[in-house]
Parts: sequence; C-alpha cells; structure tokens
Amino acid sequence: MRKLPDKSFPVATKKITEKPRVVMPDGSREISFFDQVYDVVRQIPKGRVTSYGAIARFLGSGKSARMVGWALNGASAIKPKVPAHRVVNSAGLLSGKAHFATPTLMEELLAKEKIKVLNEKIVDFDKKFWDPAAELAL
DNA sequence: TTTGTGACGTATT
DNA sequence: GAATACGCCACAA
Repeated sequence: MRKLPDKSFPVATKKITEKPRVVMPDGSREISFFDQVYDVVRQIPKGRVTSYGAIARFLGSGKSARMVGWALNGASAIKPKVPAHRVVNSAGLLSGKAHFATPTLMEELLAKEKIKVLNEKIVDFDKKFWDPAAELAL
C-alpha cells in the first residue's frame, strides 16, 4: 500500500460498497482513501488499538477523521477482514460499537485480544495505542 | 445544487 | 474538566 495521498488524492470514489479502487486522472491506479484506511486497520497488531484521527493524520488528511469513520462504516462489507474493533476515538471510547453486528461484538473482539473495556472505554488506552505513523513509519 | 449528517478532533468557554 | 462550537469532507436526499 505505501503511498500517501495529499494533493494527488483521488477524487472520484465510488460507493464504498462497490469498487473502492479508483483511477487517477493520469491513468495510474491509486488506492482510494477507504482502501488505505482498511489497509492501515488491517495492520494494527493484535492487542493494540488506534484512533480515527491517527489514521487520518497518517493518510495525510489530518482533520478528516470523520472520513475514517465513514470508511469503516462499510468495513464489514469489505472482503479481507477489517478489524474495525481496534479503531476507537481519541478518548479511547468504543464509539462505533453500535455499528457492529451486535452491540457487544466489539467488546468481545477486544476482550479476545486482552484489551479490557470499562464502561465503553479502553483501559490503558495510552499503552494499547498504536500509531500508524510511528509503527508503519511510512 | 444546496443542505444536513456523521464510527471524529481540537479549540474555546 | 464538562459542555459547546466549529472545522472537515464524502455522501445521500
């Protein structure tokens, strides 16, 4: 996946439920913002978590954390599994748990990875936090 | 086309 | 430190 977006960021993203990949104006194939999000999320080590904002910054958009969440909205429909449960907001809250198959699924998955969740919040979020910019160091 | 909404985040009050 | 305000940008209506 490499590559970072900035200006050459692909514009025409189709429905995320369809083909995430887009074609750049120059004809070169580029990875859509959504795919990049999925890639990063897939690389989150087991037992670690990250935030929407961290991913957004890593991808260059910075303030487009909402788009990360939006992308994850269709994560369940993506072929390779996307561990969306490892992505929370900057406060370490499971803001997206309601969007899983079941409201308890997210906690369950996190529990499997030895991540404790107390009152919708990740325990020791600071320690579990995984920064793509630092770890992937692209 | 314009408007509103959102798995967010940061700056103010 | 909690509550608000605002910025962001893709998408649906």
